[in-house]
Amino acid sequence: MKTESPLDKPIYALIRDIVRQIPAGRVATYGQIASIAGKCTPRMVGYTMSGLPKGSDVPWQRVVNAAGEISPRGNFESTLIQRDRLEAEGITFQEDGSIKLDDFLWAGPEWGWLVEQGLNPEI
DNA sequence: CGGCTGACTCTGG
DNA sequence: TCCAGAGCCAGCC
Repeated sequence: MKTESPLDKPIYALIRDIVRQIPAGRVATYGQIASIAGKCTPRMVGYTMSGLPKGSDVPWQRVVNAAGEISPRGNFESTLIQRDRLEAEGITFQEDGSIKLDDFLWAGPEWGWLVEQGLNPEI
């Protein structure tokens, strides 16, 4: 049989593929990515982001927490870089330092893409 | 094969 | 409205 199941490769690879679908000028939340991936937790997404190699082609800066804020982490510099990149893409921050998700939240990948990946489009 | 390590989210008081 | 606690999974030594 074919082996196109997303489970065929490491879950981290799948998560990275999904993040790559996020267009510039939009953001997605950890929970949203987890939901798209299927059986996956928001933490897993965060773990994946932390493990990305420097210079990765994955637009990790477009992934924020459920409050629309840049999640705190050990490397403060990367936090600043993240905000800088997002502003460069046209995303604006409110006074409290969060992003207005009503305006910038990604609608999710297209139905066809999900099917290609062997994911459940109903999400 | 056991243990360690990570960039989250939700619920209740 | 704010804070604390619980749930949770894969990779890599």
